[in-house]
Amino acid sequence: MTRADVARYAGVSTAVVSYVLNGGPKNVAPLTRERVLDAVRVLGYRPNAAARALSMGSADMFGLLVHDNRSPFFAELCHALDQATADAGRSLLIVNSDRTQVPTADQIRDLASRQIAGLIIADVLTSGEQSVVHSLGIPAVVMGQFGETDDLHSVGVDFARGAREACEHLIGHGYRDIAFAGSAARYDERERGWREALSAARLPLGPLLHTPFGYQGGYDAAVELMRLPSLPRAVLAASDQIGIGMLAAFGERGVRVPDDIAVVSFDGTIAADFVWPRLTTAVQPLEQMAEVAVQLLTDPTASRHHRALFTHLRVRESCGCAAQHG
Amino acid sequence: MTRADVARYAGVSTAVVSYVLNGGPKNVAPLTRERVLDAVRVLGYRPNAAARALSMGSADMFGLLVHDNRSPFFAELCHALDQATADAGRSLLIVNSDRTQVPTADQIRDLASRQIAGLIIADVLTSGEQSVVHSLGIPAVVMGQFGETDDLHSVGVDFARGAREACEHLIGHGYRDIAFAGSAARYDERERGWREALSAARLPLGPLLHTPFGYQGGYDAAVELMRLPSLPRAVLAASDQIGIGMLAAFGERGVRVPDDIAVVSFDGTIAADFVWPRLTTAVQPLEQMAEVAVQLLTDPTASRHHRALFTHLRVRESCGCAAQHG
DNA sequence: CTGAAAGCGCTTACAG
DNA sequence: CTGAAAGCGCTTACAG
Repeated sequence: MTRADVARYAGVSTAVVSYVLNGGPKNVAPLTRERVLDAVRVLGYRPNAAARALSMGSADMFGLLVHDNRSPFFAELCHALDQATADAGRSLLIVNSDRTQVPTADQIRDLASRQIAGLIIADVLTSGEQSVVHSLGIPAVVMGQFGETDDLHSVGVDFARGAREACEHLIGHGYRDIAFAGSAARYDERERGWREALSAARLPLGPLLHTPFGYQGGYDAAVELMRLPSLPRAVLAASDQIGIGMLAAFGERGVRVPDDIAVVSFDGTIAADFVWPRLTTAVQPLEQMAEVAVQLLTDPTASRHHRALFTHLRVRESCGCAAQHG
Repeated sequence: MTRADVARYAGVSTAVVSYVLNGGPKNVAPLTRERVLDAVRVLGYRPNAAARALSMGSADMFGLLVHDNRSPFFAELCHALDQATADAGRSLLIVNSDRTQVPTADQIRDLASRQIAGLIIADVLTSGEQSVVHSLGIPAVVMGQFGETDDLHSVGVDFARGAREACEHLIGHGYRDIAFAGSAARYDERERGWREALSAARLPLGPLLHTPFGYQGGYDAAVELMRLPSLPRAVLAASDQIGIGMLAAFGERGVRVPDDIAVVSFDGTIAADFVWPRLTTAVQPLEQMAEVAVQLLTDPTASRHHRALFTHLRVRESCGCAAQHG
């Protein structure tokens, strides 16, 4: 049941049991090691993580602060992070920050009091909350944001480039009136990519819609678009959820996609493949992002610059490309 | 920084600090309590959860074993559980069981070694895995299954009743050829509800499709349906994901919903409201289920019977009812 | 290569 | 009502 039992069974001290179980900090004679391992097996011993955490001053857990784990992109991010942390022998303490009654700073402090070894932030933090993270001295990595965050680690995607590619694809279809639907919360790099692609093609800016992320935001944005004197020929949505919400609104009013208006979105979530028409979307490499995040948290020597990975455009039917099954 | 610091600052022993912070097991004089609380405030003290867990033999965390947190229903369940556990002053350790390399039994043991105070199982366990849970002696509650599980707590929904209501609604539309698409993994109570509703209405059983849960399963089932000599007039899907996958397949082949075939599904996830046509669906009361689960885990005297809550049918357009905005 | 022992920061019987 | 002290199960300098 405890390390002492294993030690007794193997006829060694508890220190030796620790040495073999942790692979250090001291060497153990091969035969002794075998005896210990046998004892562990026979007794079905599992170390008490709380004791270890107390002794080490840090638990084998990462905290994940996410605004709302239900939105598909973040649900997939949680999943990828769960895999990556488990691969690193750690657990994930997930906390949603969308409860209005509880200040996020308190949630961060609570996580810290649980001795997490690192904090993954899939959310946007106020500067006050960021300084809490700093003051607590927890290694932290920000995921999915647009660039450097203070001097925390960060990993994301080249949003501008991804959006540019998506927009160029739309331009390649011959569309000239291309709208953008994204969030106004902060300056959106995707919006910049859209602008760049259009101006590079000497095309005028299409309608610009600022709307919340999420299905409803997309729905509302599409309604907005349909109120315009003339419907743009295509729209770039800043997230799959916005894209799906738009599809719903268009479907409801009998506007055909991609015939009346083409749609391309961003994220590459699973759901984008199971709407009709299927969404062409800029896929974020989630597994890779998760691995980088965990590795940054694990490696104390990692330098603190922003890591931007590349999206790749997954072409399906919503942009007007011919149906491709699968 | 530690309890000793607080004690020194307040001029009391560490025991007293514990008494006031934990509200027991001993009383503390009002003035002393105030001094301690002040010290805590001034010093910004937060108890070390690892030390507490070691001392108490149990951490203030619940483990959540879920097959795949990405599927919308389970994503929403995770979210509800996060709220409910946080309300109870606890944290949630989420573990996905869908990694083929790692035996679920090991994941359960790992959770146990982290001293979780209880285990929430949103997954189907083999009997071997169940006996692991038993042998570890962790309080556990099974969520979303069809009935009693061994002698663990369980909370779910009256699936048969929910499906019956959904099917009756379809019958109320005058449809007589009603299919069912659900999983064959185990006997599905929803399938039973479908059978019951049809036989109560003296209607013949429509096509019965066994398909995996998830979008792809729905897509495949719909393709299957369209291969039949004649398309059934309506279909009851065992989950929103199946329903959405069917919508995609129907949309792709130009089959109109609800005109050619009506669809009703199960779960009441957010996405069901943002497809076109919007899905009529039997909504599971997730928040309530989560609260019950946490309460069962928190109350050692709770009796071990299955709690079945009721779904309610959310009527939208996919069944053929007139469009109702919002 | 191995062991005796201190220490991590809590909780809680046991005295007073 | 308050305090001194043992104990929870680990880790790891320190001796040998």
